[in-house]
Amino acid sequence: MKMETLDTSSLEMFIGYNAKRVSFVVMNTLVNRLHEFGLQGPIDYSVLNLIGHNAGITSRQLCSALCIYPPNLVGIVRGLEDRNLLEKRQHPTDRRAQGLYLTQLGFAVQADAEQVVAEVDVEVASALTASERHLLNKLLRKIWVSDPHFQKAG
Amino acid sequence: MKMETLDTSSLEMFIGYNAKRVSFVVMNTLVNRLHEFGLQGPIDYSVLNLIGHNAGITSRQLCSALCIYPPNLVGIVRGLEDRNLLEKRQHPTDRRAQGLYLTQLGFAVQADAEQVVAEVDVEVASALTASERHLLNKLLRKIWVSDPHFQKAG
DNA sequence: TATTGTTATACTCTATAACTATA
DNA sequence: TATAGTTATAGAGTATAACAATA
Repeated sequence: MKMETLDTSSLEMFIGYNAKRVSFVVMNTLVNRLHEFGLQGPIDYSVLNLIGHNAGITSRQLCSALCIYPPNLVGIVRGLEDRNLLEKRQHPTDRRAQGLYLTQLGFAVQADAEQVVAEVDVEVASALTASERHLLNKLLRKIWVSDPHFQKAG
Repeated sequence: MKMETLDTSSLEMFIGYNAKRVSFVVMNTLVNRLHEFGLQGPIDYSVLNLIGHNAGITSRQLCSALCIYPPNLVGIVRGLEDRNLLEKRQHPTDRRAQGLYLTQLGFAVQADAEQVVAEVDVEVASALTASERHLLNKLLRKIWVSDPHFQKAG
């Protein structure tokens, strides 16, 4: 097995490269671990999470918050609805929109999945102390919050 | 425009969510900025970078270092070869493999692109001080280096 | 005139199986 | 028997245009 050391130093100095690799590791792990809940992956979970914490949220708001295009959310919401994890109700003021709500089953799955997601987060970052993890989150958040494209997500 | 504040706090506490969003911002920015060099995106650049710093590297080594499957690298390498940025040469010891080398043009493009990539990195993280950026890179790197799946990449 | 949710569709990215030539 | 590079292809993710209903 060829094991010559490569020089990757001029990639590892970039936040983009390092963030992408961390994202890759976490997302792959989550896809595996969320499977037991019938969730396809991190996006399914994020949708459940946001609806759970924001009862009556609309599809459009989910799209803004998760940086995905409306047509791509349709199938995700339909899948969760088919599995009886969420339901659509009439929006109180806007008849175009629909409020999204978790079902009882949806709340249960969300709570269980949240445990696993939290576990994975600690597990994947096991090389870091708790305070390092918090610091890391603070630094990362500073970056995407300051992004000029992020002004619409409410 | 509906601008009610959403509760996203229980997503923002996760490294996966924050790393994904930062990755999203940086990658999108890079796609735009690398276009002027005829590079399709960050992967094209990473390939140029690694070949530039590791003359004679093989496709297989690139795949390990960048976490991509061999079939998906074929088109990328061919594209860069067609644009006269790299060339394949006979491997010194293994007749199955091919060593990859930058052309003179490849070196020039790599150097110019590296400037832009470095600029984007600072630009995107403008909310952070230089020492915060270094710390962020250190913390992120600690995570993906400790990933059990990362043992093969040389 | 603009926005919500939707369909249809194209495009890209990612992943698997299988082949050849070498080791 | 295993590996490097490749082809073909399947599958998942991402993006755009256009429409009906409503604001």
